Amino acid sequence: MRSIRYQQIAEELRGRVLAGEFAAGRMLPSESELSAEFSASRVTVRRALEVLRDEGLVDARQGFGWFVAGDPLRQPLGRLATIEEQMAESGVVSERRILEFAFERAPKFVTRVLSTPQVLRVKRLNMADGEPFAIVTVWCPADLGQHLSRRDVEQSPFYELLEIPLQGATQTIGADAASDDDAKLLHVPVGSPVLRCERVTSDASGRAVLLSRHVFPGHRTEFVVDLPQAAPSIAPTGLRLID
Amino acid sequence: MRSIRYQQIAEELRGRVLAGEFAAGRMLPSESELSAEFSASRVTVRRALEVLRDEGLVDARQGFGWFVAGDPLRQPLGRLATIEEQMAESGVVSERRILEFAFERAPKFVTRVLSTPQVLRVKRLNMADGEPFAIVTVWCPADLGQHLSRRDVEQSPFYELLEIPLQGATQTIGADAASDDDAKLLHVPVGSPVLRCERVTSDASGRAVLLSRHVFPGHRTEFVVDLPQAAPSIAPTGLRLID
DNA sequence: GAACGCACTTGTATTAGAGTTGTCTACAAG
DNA sequence: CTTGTAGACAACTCTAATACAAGTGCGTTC
Repeated sequence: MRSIRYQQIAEELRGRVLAGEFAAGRMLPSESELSAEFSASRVTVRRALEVLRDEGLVDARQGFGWFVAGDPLRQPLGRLATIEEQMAESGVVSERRILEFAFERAPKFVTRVLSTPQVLRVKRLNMADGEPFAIVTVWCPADLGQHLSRRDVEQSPFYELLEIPLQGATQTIGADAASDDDAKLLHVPVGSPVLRCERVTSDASGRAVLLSRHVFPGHRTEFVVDLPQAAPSIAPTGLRLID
Repeated sequence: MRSIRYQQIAEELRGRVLAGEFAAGRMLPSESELSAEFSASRVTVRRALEVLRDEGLVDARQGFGWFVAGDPLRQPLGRLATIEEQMAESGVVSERRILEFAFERAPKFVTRVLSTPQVLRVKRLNMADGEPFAIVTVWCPADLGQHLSRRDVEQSPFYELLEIPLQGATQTIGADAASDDDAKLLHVPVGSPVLRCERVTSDASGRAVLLSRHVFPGHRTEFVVDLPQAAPSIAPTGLRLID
Protein backbone atom coordinates (compact mmCIF):
# COMPACT_ATOMS: atom_id res chain seq x y z
CA MET A 1 0.00 0.00 0.00
CA ARG A 2 2.51 2.54 -1.15
CA SER A 3 1.24 5.99 -1.73
CA ILE A 4 2.27 9.52 -1.24
CA ARG A 5 1.86 10.96 2.20
CA TYR A 6 0.95 14.50 1.32
CA GLN A 7 -1.68 13.28 -1.09
CA GLN A 8 -3.23 11.20 1.65
CA ILE A 9 -3.30 14.21 3.90
CA ALA A 10 -4.71 16.39 1.15
CA GLU A 11 -7.47 13.89 0.60
CA GLU A 12 -8.28 13.74 4.29
CA LEU A 13 -8.37 17.49 4.61
CA ARG A 14 -10.39 17.87 1.45
CA GLY A 15 -12.96 15.58 2.95
CA ARG A 16 -13.16 17.60 6.10
CA VAL A 17 -13.44 20.89 4.32
CA LEU A 18 -16.13 19.61 2.00
CA ALA A 19 -17.93 18.17 4.98
CA GLY A 20 -18.01 21.67 6.37
CA GLU A 21 -16.07 20.68 9.43
CA PHE A 22 -14.39 24.02 9.26
CA ALA A 23 -17.30 26.29 8.54
CA ALA A 24 -17.17 29.04 5.98
CA GLY A 25 -14.71 31.73 6.79
CA ARG A 26 -13.69 29.64 9.72
CA MET A 27 -10.08 28.77 10.19
CA LEU A 28 -8.29 25.51 9.83
CA PRO A 29 -5.95 24.30 12.53
CA SER A 30 -2.47 25.73 12.17
CA GLU A 31 0.14 23.91 10.15
CA SER A 32 1.84 22.92 13.38
CA GLU A 33 -1.32 21.45 14.82
CA LEU A 34 -2.05 19.53 11.66
CA SER A 35 1.54 18.40 11.59
CA ALA A 36 1.14 16.96 15.06
CA GLU A 37 -2.22 15.41 14.26
CA PHE A 38 -1.00 13.60 11.17
CA SER A 39 2.43 12.87 12.57
CA ALA A 40 3.87 14.46 9.49
CA SER A 41 6.32 17.27 9.12
CA ARG A 42 5.10 20.78 8.63
CA VAL A 43 6.47 20.81 5.10
CA THR A 44 4.39 17.79 4.20
CA VAL A 45 1.23 19.21 5.69
CA ARG A 46 1.94 22.38 3.85
CA ARG A 47 2.25 20.62 0.52
CA ALA A 48 -1.13 19.05 1.15
CA LEU A 49 -2.64 22.42 1.94
CA GLU A 50 -1.10 23.87 -1.19
CA VAL A 51 -2.83 21.19 -3.21
CA LEU A 52 -6.12 22.29 -1.73
CA ARG A 53 -5.26 25.90 -2.39
CA ASP A 54 -4.67 25.07 -6.05
CA GLU A 55 -8.09 23.50 -6.08
CA GLY A 56 -9.50 26.72 -4.73
CA LEU A 57 -10.85 25.07 -1.62
CA VAL A 58 -8.81 26.95 0.96
CA ASP A 59 -6.58 29.98 1.14
CA ALA A 60 -4.03 31.37 3.57
CA ARG A 61 -2.74 34.70 4.75
CA GLN A 62 0.70 35.00 6.20
CA GLY A 63 0.70 35.45 9.92
CA PHE A 64 -2.97 34.65 10.06
CA GLY A 65 -3.69 31.12 9.04
CA TRP A 66 -5.54 28.89 6.64
CA PHE A 67 -9.24 29.29 6.08
CA VAL A 68 -11.95 27.86 3.90
CA ALA A 69 -12.05 29.83 0.69
CA GLY A 70 -15.62 29.10 -0.29
CA ASP A 71 -18.19 31.82 -0.48
CA PRO A 72 -18.69 32.97 3.06
CA LEU A 73 -22.44 32.76 2.94
CA ARG A 74 -23.02 29.36 4.36
CA GLN A 75 -25.45 29.65 7.24
CA PRO A 76 -23.02 29.70 10.08
CA LEU A 77 -24.87 28.37 13.01
CA GLY A 78 -28.25 27.45 11.97
CA ARG A 79 -30.22 24.95 13.77
CA LEU A 80 -29.06 21.57 14.78
CA ALA A 81 -32.11 20.76 12.71
CA THR A 82 -34.44 19.34 15.26
CA ILE A 83 -37.59 17.66 14.20
CA GLU A 84 -39.64 20.07 16.22
CA GLU A 85 -38.41 23.00 14.18
CA GLN A 86 -39.20 21.28 10.94
CA MET A 87 -42.64 20.45 12.17
CA ALA A 88 -43.22 23.96 13.42
CA GLU A 89 -42.33 25.25 9.98
CA SER A 90 -44.87 23.03 8.34
CA GLY A 91 -47.53 24.12 10.77
CA VAL A 92 -47.78 21.00 12.88
CA VAL A 93 -48.63 21.59 16.51
CA SER A 94 -46.03 19.88 18.63
CA GLU A 95 -45.81 19.40 22.36
CA ARG A 96 -43.67 17.46 24.80
CA ARG A 97 -44.68 15.37 27.76
CA ILE A 98 -42.00 14.64 30.29
CA LEU A 99 -42.30 11.03 31.38
CA GLU A 100 -39.27 10.69 33.60
CA PHE A 101 -36.73 13.08 35.02
CA ALA A 102 -34.04 11.74 37.31
CA PHE A 103 -30.47 12.14 38.43
CA GLU A 104 -29.01 8.68 38.72
CA ARG A 105 -26.05 6.42 38.24
CA ALA A 106 -25.34 5.98 34.57
CA PRO A 107 -25.90 2.56 33.05
CA LYS A 108 -22.84 0.98 31.51
CA PHE A 109 -23.51 1.85 27.89
CA VAL A 110 -23.95 5.49 28.87
CA THR A 111 -20.75 5.58 30.86
CA ARG A 112 -18.92 4.26 27.85
CA VAL A 113 -19.96 7.33 25.90
CA LEU A 114 -20.12 10.14 28.44
CA SER A 115 -17.50 8.79 30.84
CA THR A 116 -19.24 10.11 33.93
CA PRO A 117 -20.83 7.91 36.59
CA GLN A 118 -23.60 10.34 37.51
CA VAL A 119 -26.06 11.55 34.90
CA LEU A 120 -29.34 13.28 34.38
CA ARG A 121 -31.80 11.16 32.42
CA VAL A 122 -34.84 12.68 30.84
CA LYS A 123 -37.43 10.63 29.03
CA ARG A 124 -40.16 12.37 27.19
CA LEU A 125 -42.83 11.78 24.64
CA ASN A 126 -43.13 14.14 21.68
CA MET A 127 -46.52 14.68 20.14
CA ALA A 128 -47.41 15.99 16.70
CA ASP A 129 -50.96 17.16 16.18
CA GLY A 130 -51.98 15.16 19.20
CA GLU A 131 -50.49 11.93 17.95
CA PRO A 132 -47.48 10.41 19.71
CA PHE A 133 -44.55 10.91 17.44
CA ALA A 134 -41.30 10.09 19.20
CA ILE A 135 -39.93 8.76 22.44
CA VAL A 136 -36.80 10.64 23.37
CA THR A 137 -34.42 9.71 26.14
CA VAL A 138 -31.55 12.04 26.88
CA TRP A 139 -28.59 11.38 29.13
CA CYS A 140 -26.30 14.21 30.13
CA PRO A 141 -23.56 14.50 32.74
CA ALA A 142 -25.04 15.44 36.10
CA ASP A 143 -22.87 18.50 36.53
CA LEU A 144 -24.07 19.93 33.25
CA GLY A 145 -27.71 19.31 34.06
CA GLN A 146 -27.64 20.39 37.67
CA HIS A 147 -29.35 23.71 37.07
CA LEU A 148 -32.15 22.16 35.04
CA SER A 149 -35.63 21.57 36.32
CA ARG A 150 -38.41 19.42 34.99
CA ARG A 151 -40.18 22.56 33.83
CA ASP A 152 -37.13 23.66 31.85
CA VAL A 153 -36.89 20.55 29.76
CA GLU A 154 -40.61 20.62 29.25
CA GLN A 155 -40.53 24.02 27.68
CA SER A 156 -37.32 24.22 25.68
CA PRO A 157 -35.29 21.91 23.51
CA PHE A 158 -32.57 20.32 25.53
CA TYR A 159 -29.62 21.74 23.68
CA GLU A 160 -30.85 25.26 24.20
CA LEU A 161 -30.70 24.79 27.94
CA LEU A 162 -27.10 23.74 28.10
CA GLU A 163 -24.73 26.61 28.55
CA ILE A 164 -21.96 25.14 26.50
CA PRO A 165 -21.91 25.41 22.74
CA LEU A 166 -22.39 22.15 20.90
CA GLN A 167 -20.15 21.31 18.04
CA GLY A 168 -21.17 18.17 16.23
CA ALA A 169 -22.89 14.87 16.55
CA THR A 170 -22.94 11.31 15.37
CA GLN A 171 -26.20 9.61 14.62
CA THR A 172 -26.76 5.91 14.42
CA ILE A 173 -29.96 4.92 12.72
CA GLY A 174 -31.45 1.50 12.91
CA ALA A 175 -34.67 -0.45 12.77
CA ASP A 176 -36.12 -2.23 15.79
CA ALA A 177 -39.30 -3.93 16.75
CA ALA A 178 -41.44 -1.92 19.14
CA SER A 179 -41.03 -3.01 22.72
CA ASP A 180 -43.97 -3.38 25.07
CA ASP A 181 -43.37 0.01 26.54
CA ASP A 182 -42.65 1.79 23.27
CA ALA A 183 -45.71 0.30 21.65
CA LYS A 184 -47.99 1.60 24.36
CA LEU A 185 -46.57 5.09 24.19
CA LEU A 186 -46.53 5.35 20.43
CA HIS A 187 -49.92 3.72 19.90
CA VAL A 188 -48.55 1.04 17.64
CA PRO A 189 -48.75 -2.75 17.94
CA VAL A 190 -46.04 -4.53 19.86
CA GLY A 191 -43.34 -5.75 17.48
CA SER A 192 -44.15 -3.31 14.71
CA PRO A 193 -41.12 -1.68 13.11
CA VAL A 194 -39.71 1.46 14.71
CA LEU A 195 -36.86 3.71 13.70
CA ARG A 196 -34.24 4.10 16.36
CA CYS A 197 -31.73 6.94 16.29
CA GLU A 198 -28.99 7.22 18.84
CA ARG A 199 -27.15 10.46 18.83
CA VAL A 200 -23.93 11.44 20.53
CA THR A 201 -23.47 15.20 20.63
CA SER A 202 -20.12 16.78 21.40
CA ASP A 203 -19.00 20.18 22.57
CA ALA A 204 -16.43 22.38 20.91
CA SER A 205 -13.55 20.40 22.35
CA GLY A 206 -14.93 17.18 20.94
CA ARG A 207 -15.96 15.69 24.28
CA ALA A 208 -19.25 13.84 24.18
CA VAL A 209 -21.73 15.71 26.37
CA LEU A 210 -25.11 14.41 25.30
CA LEU A 211 -26.41 10.98 24.53
CA SER A 212 -29.91 10.77 23.19
CA ARG A 213 -32.02 7.94 21.91
CA HIS A 214 -35.02 8.59 19.74
CA VAL A 215 -37.63 6.03 18.85
CA PHE A 216 -40.03 6.79 16.02
CA PRO A 217 -42.92 4.75 14.68
CA GLY A 218 -41.73 3.27 11.41
CA HIS A 219 -44.85 3.98 9.44
CA ARG A 220 -44.69 7.70 10.05
CA THR A 221 -41.06 8.62 9.77
CA GLU A 222 -37.99 8.23 7.62
CA PHE A 223 -34.61 9.85 7.32
CA VAL A 224 -33.65 11.73 4.23
CA VAL A 225 -30.00 12.09 3.44
CA ASP A 226 -28.68 14.28 0.67
CA LEU A 227 -25.37 13.50 -0.99
CA PRO A 228 -24.87 16.58 -3.12
CA GLN A 229 -21.54 15.54 -4.59
CA ALA A 230 -19.99 12.37 -5.73
CA ALA A 231 -17.50 12.98 -2.94
CA PRO A 232 -17.09 9.95 -0.76
CA SER A 233 -19.30 11.00 2.01
CA ILE A 234 -20.86 14.40 2.24
CA ALA A 235 -24.46 14.67 3.25
CA PRO A 236 -26.96 16.88 4.95
CA THR A 237 -29.36 14.83 6.95
CA GLY A 238 -32.87 15.37 8.08
CA LEU A 239 -35.87 13.59 9.39
CA ARG A 240 -39.10 13.90 7.51
CA LEU A 241 -42.67 12.99 8.18
CA ILE A 242 -44.30 10.73 5.67
CA ASP A 243 -47.90 11.68 5.09
CA MET B 1 6.24 -24.66 -23.12
CA ARG B 2 9.36 -22.82 -22.19
CA SER B 3 9.04 -19.13 -22.59
CA ILE B 4 10.99 -16.11 -21.73
CA ARG B 5 10.98 -15.09 -18.13
CA TYR B 6 10.52 -11.37 -18.50
CA GLN B 7 7.63 -11.96 -20.86
CA GLN B 8 5.97 -14.15 -18.27
CA ILE B 9 6.38 -11.42 -15.72
CA ALA B 10 5.12 -8.80 -18.12
CA GLU B 11 2.04 -10.87 -18.79
CA GLU B 12 1.38 -11.37 -15.11
CA LEU B 13 1.75 -7.68 -14.38
CA ARG B 14 -0.37 -6.74 -17.36
CA GLY B 15 -3.13 -8.89 -15.96
CA ARG B 16 -2.97 -7.22 -12.62
CA VAL B 17 -2.97 -3.75 -14.00
CA LEU B 18 -5.87 -4.46 -16.31
CA ALA B 19 -7.74 -6.06 -13.43
CA GLY B 20 -7.42 -2.76 -11.68
CA GLU B 21 -5.41 -4.22 -8.84
CA PHE B 22 -3.43 -1.03 -8.76
CA ALA B 23 -5.97 1.74 -9.01
CA ALA B 24 -5.74 4.52 -11.56
CA GLY B 25 -3.10 6.91 -10.32
CA ARG B 26 -1.79 4.51 -7.77
CA MET B 27 1.64 3.07 -7.61
CA LEU B 28 3.01 -0.35 -8.37
CA PRO B 29 5.34 -2.10 -5.97
CA SER B 30 8.94 -1.07 -6.41
CA GLU B 31 11.23 -2.96 -8.73
CA SER B 32 12.95 -4.44 -5.71
CA GLU B 33 9.71 -5.70 -4.25
CA LEU B 34 8.62 -7.20 -7.55
CA SER B 35 12.05 -8.71 -7.93
CA ALA B 36 11.64 -10.46 -4.61
CA GLU B 37 8.09 -11.51 -5.40
CA PHE B 38 8.97 -13.12 -8.71
CA SER B 39 12.34 -14.39 -7.58
CA ALA B 40 13.81 -12.64 -10.55
CA SER B 41 16.55 -10.08 -10.75
CA ARG B 42 15.72 -6.43 -10.78
CA VAL B 43 16.92 -6.12 -14.38
CA THR B 44 14.50 -8.78 -15.52
CA VAL B 45 11.57 -7.24 -13.72
CA ARG B 46 12.55 -3.98 -15.23
CA ARG B 47 12.50 -5.36 -18.76
CA ALA B 48 9.01 -6.62 -18.09
CA LEU B 49 7.93 -3.22 -16.86
CA GLU B 50 9.47 -1.60 -19.91
CA VAL B 51 7.33 -3.83 -22.09
CA LEU B 52 4.26 -2.53 -20.31
CA ARG B 53 5.52 1.01 -20.64
CA ASP B 54 5.84 0.54 -24.40
CA GLU B 55 2.25 -0.63 -24.40
CA GLY B 56 1.29 2.58 -22.65
CA LEU B 57 -0.12 0.74 -19.68
CA VAL B 58 2.23 2.05 -17.02
CA ASP B 59 4.81 4.76 -16.65
CA ALA B 60 7.62 5.58 -14.27
CA ARG B 61 9.38 8.59 -12.85
CA GLN B 62 12.91 8.39 -11.64
CA GLY B 63 13.18 8.49 -7.91
CA PHE B 64 9.47 8.00 -7.61
CA GLY B 65 8.26 4.70 -8.91
CA TRP B 66 6.00 2.96 -11.37
CA PHE B 67 2.37 3.85 -11.63
CA VAL B 68 -0.63 3.02 -13.76
CA ALA B 69 -0.65 5.38 -16.70
CA GLY B 70 -4.28 6.43 -16.56
CA ASP B 71 -5.08 10.08 -16.74
CA PRO B 72 -3.52 11.76 -13.75
CA LEU B 73 -6.87 13.13 -12.70
CA ARG B 74 -8.33 13.09 -9.29
CA GLN B 75 -9.02 9.55 -8.25
CA PRO B 76 -10.14 9.95 -4.65
CA LEU B 77 -13.21 11.94 -5.64
CA GLY B 78 -14.64 9.25 -7.82
CA ARG B 79 -16.30 6.76 -5.64
CA LEU B 80 -19.68 6.89 -3.99
CA ALA B 81 -18.59 4.55 -1.20
CA THR B 82 -20.77 1.53 -1.63
CA ILE B 83 -21.39 -0.93 1.14
CA GLU B 84 -19.59 -3.56 -0.83
CA GLU B 85 -16.43 -1.51 -0.77
CA GLN B 86 -16.69 -1.01 2.95
CA MET B 87 -17.19 -4.70 3.47
CA ALA B 88 -14.34 -5.59 1.17
CA GLU B 89 -12.08 -3.33 3.18
CA SER B 90 -13.01 -5.04 6.40
CA GLY B 91 -12.34 -8.42 4.89
CA VAL B 92 -15.90 -9.66 4.50
CA VAL B 93 -16.45 -11.90 1.52
CA SER B 94 -19.33 -10.49 -0.47
CA GLU B 95 -21.13 -11.82 -3.49
CA ARG B 96 -24.19 -10.97 -5.53
CA ARG B 97 -26.95 -13.18 -6.83
CA ILE B 98 -29.09 -11.76 -9.58
CA LEU B 99 -32.71 -12.63 -8.92
CA GLU B 100 -34.44 -10.73 -11.68
CA PHE B 101 -33.31 -8.84 -14.76
CA ALA B 102 -35.90 -7.31 -17.03
CA PHE B 103 -36.63 -4.45 -19.36
CA GLU B 104 -40.16 -3.35 -18.68
CA ARG B 105 -42.63 -0.53 -18.34
CA ALA B 106 -41.82 1.54 -15.28
CA PRO B 107 -44.28 1.47 -12.42
CA LYS B 108 -45.74 4.81 -11.51
CA PHE B 109 -43.50 5.63 -8.58
CA VAL B 110 -40.45 4.99 -10.75
CA THR B 111 -41.70 7.16 -13.56
CA ARG B 112 -42.17 9.98 -11.10
CA VAL B 113 -38.46 9.88 -10.35
CA LEU B 114 -36.79 8.87 -13.60
CA SER B 115 -39.41 10.30 -15.96
CA THR B 116 -39.00 7.55 -18.52
CA PRO B 117 -41.65 4.98 -19.32
CA GLN B 118 -39.25 2.16 -20.18
CA VAL B 119 -36.74 0.98 -17.62
CA LEU B 120 -34.32 -1.80 -16.77
CA ARG B 121 -35.08 -3.37 -13.42
CA VAL B 122 -32.50 -5.51 -11.67
CA LYS B 123 -33.20 -7.26 -8.42
CA ARG B 124 -30.39 -8.96 -6.64
CA LEU B 125 -29.46 -10.46 -3.33
CA ASN B 126 -26.21 -9.44 -1.68
CA MET B 127 -24.44 -11.90 0.55
CA ALA B 128 -21.86 -11.20 3.22
CA ASP B 129 -19.85 -14.16 4.40
CA GLY B 130 -22.50 -16.45 3.05
CA GLU B 131 -25.37 -14.77 4.90
CA PRO B 132 -27.99 -12.79 3.01
CA PHE B 133 -27.32 -9.19 3.73
CA ALA B 134 -29.37 -6.97 1.47
CA ILE B 135 -32.02 -7.07 -1.21
CA VAL B 136 -31.27 -4.48 -3.83
CA THR B 137 -33.58 -3.41 -6.61
CA VAL B 138 -32.28 -0.97 -9.16
CA TRP B 139 -34.27 0.85 -11.81
CA CYS B 140 -32.50 2.69 -14.60
CA PRO B 141 -33.74 4.21 -17.84
CA ALA B 142 -33.84 1.60 -20.58
CA ASP B 143 -31.64 3.56 -22.94
CA LEU B 144 -28.88 3.78 -20.37
CA GLY B 145 -29.03 0.09 -19.58
CA GLN B 146 -29.38 -1.17 -23.10
CA HIS B 147 -25.82 -2.37 -23.39
CA LEU B 148 -25.93 -4.24 -20.08
CA SER B 149 -26.26 -7.97 -19.75
CA ARG B 150 -27.17 -10.08 -16.78
CA ARG B 151 -23.54 -11.10 -16.52
CA ASP B 152 -22.43 -7.49 -16.33
CA VAL B 153 -24.52 -6.60 -13.33
CA GLU B 154 -23.53 -9.84 -11.71
CA GLN B 155 -19.87 -8.98 -11.83
CA SER B 156 -19.60 -5.24 -11.30
CA PRO B 157 -21.30 -2.63 -9.19
CA PHE B 158 -24.04 -0.98 -11.11
CA TYR B 159 -22.67 2.49 -11.13
CA GLU B 160 -19.40 1.30 -12.63
CA LEU B 161 -21.24 -0.03 -15.63
CA LEU B 162 -22.95 3.19 -16.56
CA GLU B 163 -20.96 5.30 -18.92
CA ILE B 164 -22.07 8.60 -17.49
CA PRO B 165 -20.46 10.11 -14.40
CA LEU B 166 -22.70 10.24 -11.36
CA GLN B 167 -22.89 13.38 -9.34
CA GLY B 168 -24.90 13.03 -6.19
CA ALA B 169 -27.68 11.16 -4.54
CA THR B 170 -30.51 11.38 -2.08
CA GLN B 171 -31.14 8.60 0.37
CA THR B 172 -34.33 7.97 2.22
CA ILE B 173 -34.00 5.68 5.18
CA GLY B 174 -36.91 4.07 6.91
CA ALA B 175 -38.02 1.08 8.91
CA ASP B 176 -40.42 -1.50 7.56
CA ALA B 177 -41.72 -4.88 8.53
CA ALA B 178 -40.29 -7.68 6.45
CA SER B 179 -42.64 -8.74 3.68
CA ASP B 180 -43.26 -12.35 2.84
CA ASP B 181 -40.81 -12.23 0.01
CA ASP B 182 -38.14 -10.22 1.82
CA ALA B 183 -38.31 -12.47 4.86
CA LYS B 184 -37.66 -15.57 2.78
CA LEU B 185 -34.68 -14.02 1.03
CA LEU B 186 -33.11 -12.50 4.12
CA HIS B 187 -33.73 -15.50 6.37
CA VAL B 188 -35.68 -13.49 8.93
CA PRO B 189 -39.21 -13.97 10.26
CA VAL B 190 -42.05 -12.30 8.41
CA GLY B 191 -42.86 -8.96 10.01
CA SER B 192 -39.49 -8.50 11.69
CA PRO B 193 -38.02 -5.02 11.33
CA VAL B 194 -35.98 -4.20 8.24
CA LEU B 195 -34.14 -1.08 7.22
CA ARG B 196 -35.21 0.32 3.89
CA CYS B 197 -33.10 2.77 1.95
CA GLU B 198 -34.28 4.31 -1.27
CA ARG B 199 -31.67 6.14 -3.21
CA VAL B 200 -32.01 8.48 -6.14
CA THR B 201 -28.72 9.02 -7.92
CA SER B 202 -28.22 11.87 -10.37
CA ASP B 203 -25.76 12.61 -13.12
CA ALA B 204 -23.68 15.71 -13.53
CA SER B 205 -26.57 17.72 -14.91
CA GLY B 206 -28.72 16.84 -11.93
CA ARG B 207 -31.08 14.53 -13.79
CA ALA B 208 -32.06 11.46 -11.82
CA VAL B 209 -30.66 8.43 -13.58
CA LEU B 210 -30.80 5.67 -10.99
CA LEU B 211 -33.39 4.64 -8.49
CA SER B 212 -32.41 1.92 -6.08
CA ARG B 213 -34.14 0.35 -3.15
CA HIS B 214 -32.16 -1.53 -0.53
CA VAL B 215 -33.68 -3.69 2.17
CA PHE B 216 -31.49 -4.75 5.08
CA PRO B 217 -32.31 -6.99 8.01
CA GLY B 218 -32.74 -4.70 11.00
CA HIS B 219 -30.78 -6.79 13.44
CA ARG B 220 -27.63 -6.69 11.36
CA THR B 221 -27.42 -3.19 10.02
CA GLU B 222 -27.67 0.42 10.95
CA PHE B 223 -26.75 3.71 9.39
CA VAL B 224 -24.16 5.91 10.97
CA VAL B 225 -24.32 9.59 10.20
CA ASP B 226 -21.67 12.04 11.21
CA LEU B 227 -22.58 15.67 11.76
CA PRO B 228 -19.20 17.28 12.20
CA GLN B 229 -20.50 20.74 12.87
CA ALA B 230 -23.59 22.19 14.39
CA ALA B 231 -24.53 23.48 10.96
CA PRO B 232 -27.86 22.37 9.65
CA SER B 233 -26.74 19.63 7.50
CA ILE B 234 -23.51 18.22 6.37
CA ALA B 235 -22.72 14.65 7.10
CA PRO B 236 -20.92 11.67 5.75
CA THR B 237 -23.13 8.66 5.78
CA GLY B 238 -22.31 5.04 6.01
CA LEU B 239 -23.88 1.72 6.64
CA ARG B 240 -22.32 -0.43 9.27
CA LEU B 241 -22.66 -4.02 10.25
CA ILE B 242 -23.57 -4.64 13.86
CA ASP B 243 -21.79 -7.67 15.18
C1' DG C 1 -4.96 56.77 21.47
C1' DA C 2 -0.13 55.32 20.04
C1' DA C 3 3.74 52.51 20.39
C1' DC C 4 5.78 48.51 21.72
C1' DG C 5 6.52 43.64 22.75
C1' DC C 6 5.12 38.99 22.58
C1' DA C 7 3.17 34.85 20.94
C1' DC C 8 1.64 32.76 17.06
C1' DT C 9 1.06 32.26 12.25
C1' DT C 10 2.56 31.54 7.24
C1' DG C 11 6.44 31.87 3.72
C1' DT C 12 10.87 30.21 2.43
C1' DA C 13 14.96 28.50 2.66
C1' DT C 14 18.55 24.54 3.90
C1' DT C 15 20.10 20.07 5.45
C1' DA C 16 19.90 15.19 5.73
C1' DG C 17 18.26 10.51 4.95
C1' DA C 18 15.73 6.72 3.03
C1' DG C 19 13.87 4.90 -0.96
C1' DT C 20 13.23 4.89 -5.90
C1' DT C 21 14.38 4.59 -10.99
C1' DG C 22 18.07 4.95 -14.67
C1' DT C 23 22.23 3.06 -16.27
C1' DC C 24 26.30 0.73 -16.40
C1' DT C 25 29.69 -3.29 -16.00
C1' DA C 26 30.79 -8.09 -15.15
C1' DC C 27 29.59 -12.79 -15.22
C1' DA C 28 26.97 -17.38 -16.06
C1' DA C 29 24.13 -20.47 -18.92
C1' DG C 30 22.13 -22.14 -22.92
C1' DC D 1 24.35 -14.15 -29.52
C1' DT D 2 20.52 -13.99 -26.41
C1' DT D 3 18.77 -14.33 -21.81
C1' DG D 4 19.18 -13.95 -17.01
C1' DT D 5 21.72 -12.72 -12.50
C1' DA D 6 24.39 -9.77 -9.51
C1' DG D 7 26.16 -5.63 -8.02
C1' DA D 8 27.43 -0.78 -8.08
C1' DC D 9 26.58 3.98 -8.68
C1' DA D 10 24.25 8.38 -10.18
C1' DA D 11 20.10 11.05 -10.35
C1' DC D 12 15.83 11.89 -8.59
C1' DT D 13 11.72 12.14 -5.19
C1' DC D 14 9.63 12.51 -0.97
C1' DT D 15 9.80 13.46 3.81
C1' DA D 16 11.72 15.07 8.28
C1' DA D 17 13.89 18.36 10.88
C1' DT D 18 15.62 22.86 11.26
C1' DA D 19 16.10 27.75 11.06
C1' DC D 20 14.79 32.28 9.99
C1' DA D 21 12.08 36.18 7.82
C1' DA D 22 7.72 38.40 7.56
C1' DG D 23 2.95 39.17 8.79
C1' DT D 24 -1.07 39.18 12.28
C1' DG D 25 -3.51 39.62 16.59
C1' DC D 26 -3.58 41.06 21.26
C1' DG D 27 -2.49 42.76 25.42
C1' DT D 28 0.55 46.03 27.94
C1' DT D 29 2.66 50.15 28.56
C1' DC D 30 3.44 54.80 27.79
